[in-house]
Amino acid sequence: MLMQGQQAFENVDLGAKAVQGNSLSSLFQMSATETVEAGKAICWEGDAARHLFQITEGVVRLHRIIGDGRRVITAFHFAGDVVGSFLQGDFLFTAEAVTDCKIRRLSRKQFQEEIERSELLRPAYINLLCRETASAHDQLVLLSRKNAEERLCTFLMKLATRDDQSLRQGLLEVPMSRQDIADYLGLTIETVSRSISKLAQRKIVAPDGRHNLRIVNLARLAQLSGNVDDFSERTCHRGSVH
Amino acid sequence: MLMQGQQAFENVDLGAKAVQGNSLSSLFQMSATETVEAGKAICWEGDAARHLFQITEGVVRLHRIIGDGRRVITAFHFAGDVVGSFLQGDFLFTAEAVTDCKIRRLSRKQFQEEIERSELLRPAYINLLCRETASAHDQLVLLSRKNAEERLCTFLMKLATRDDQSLRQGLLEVPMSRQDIADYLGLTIETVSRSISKLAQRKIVAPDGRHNLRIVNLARLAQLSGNVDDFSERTCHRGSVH
DNA sequence: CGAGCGATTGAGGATATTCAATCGGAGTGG
DNA sequence: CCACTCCGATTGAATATCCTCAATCGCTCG
Repeated sequence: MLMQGQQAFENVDLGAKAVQGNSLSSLFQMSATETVEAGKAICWEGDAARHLFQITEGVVRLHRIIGDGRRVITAFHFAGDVVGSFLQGDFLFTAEAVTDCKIRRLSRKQFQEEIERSELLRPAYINLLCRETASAHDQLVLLSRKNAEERLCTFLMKLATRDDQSLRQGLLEVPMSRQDIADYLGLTIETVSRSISKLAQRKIVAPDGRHNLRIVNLARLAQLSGNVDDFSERTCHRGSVH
Repeated sequence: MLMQGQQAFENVDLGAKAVQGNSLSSLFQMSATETVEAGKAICWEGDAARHLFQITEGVVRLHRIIGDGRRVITAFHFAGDVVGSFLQGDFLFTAEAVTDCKIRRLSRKQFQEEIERSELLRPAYINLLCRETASAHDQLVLLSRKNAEERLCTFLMKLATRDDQSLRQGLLEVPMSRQDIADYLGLTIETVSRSISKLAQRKIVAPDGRHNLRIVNLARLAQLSGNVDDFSERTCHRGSVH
């Protein structure tokens, strides 16, 4: 119903990704692979958006700074994702590598020409834009009406149900820092930390270093995310396209 | 820079709207006009999204219900706006008339065919999708990091700078209820009410009935919105396209 | 082994929520 | 025309959640 969580973090819907993501990927194949060290920026908010990027390896965060320096992370992106698809003039965010990354670059001009030319790429692109918007709306719901625990559980569920590799035998990799998570969820670092601790006390997750979490009770985590029937059947036997 | 507020409420950027909005409008010209009474629904979250709508007259709210009945309004739409552009399968929101409305309906199938056919409509559509995503991101920033006053001021500024008619001689029409505003801003009705009262005390606005506000000090309102340089030059002499 | 830094934990405080009472305009009936 | 009712909006008091400030922990890396 809600489709929440189905596209984790902006556009990671494997069902669709397998089709569209890959077809858009073909555009970037020709480009050279660049290496971006963890913490380094890929582009800056306010600059002319002359390029799009595809992430080949690693994790990227998009953020905006408001007024006095408050930071908002609007999205995380993972291997396979295209960054900047919805830009028209300037970059509306700063993109930074969370982990060491490999990326490919494509000029927006060329991207648009190719999209306009190919009857195959066009629907893939439109599909991507639609999923980005839908995901942004999911995040609106989270920020608007969920409490700290629900936010964190939603976040962890999305990470855990990305069918990359990320969840091997219940062990979830969380590459981003607590501060990143906080700025993504509209909380403070302390509240994130406390929420994780409480989940650990209740034996729903078990932290293992800063960047790993053992998901002990996935079903409970899904319940606590406040996403009703999402993360239930839907995400368990996915692959089916609606 | 930030482009926040430039497209008020999802896609109301008159600069672009004059161009793209109108060209997409042509698609709906053939459809019969339907009348929707204030408060009535136009479509329901979860239903198959077989149609798109264009609003000819009136104001529409889009909302989602989460879990126990918390409501989130993800967008308001006004005359000229297209509703449902980014849907792929089911409706991700319930759309309801805030005021008495006139709408036109178009099947998604036909919409997609026309878009695919016309080299003029396609960029207009893509442009719309991009602006919807950008607007959603503005709203993410608001919900993530702004306090009650900043949220309200941002909302009022967006209303006031829609170059519809809405602001005649400093008198701003606010067609939606306090509850609608609260659910859009991620606040409670009481907090919205109190925030308005405080702005009134400080002589920044002057309420005139439930649905009208005299904007006494627009510049101050802009400052308080927390959108830095937005709503400044940008929104004052708009019409220029970047 | 020590330094540094991210993360955790605790105490106190601020902002927004909740609960409750009152206000006041719009619509209705006498 | 006025009183009455209804319902959305306003206002107040108490509470809760999250934030801020501060101390400590404990990896990670030199």
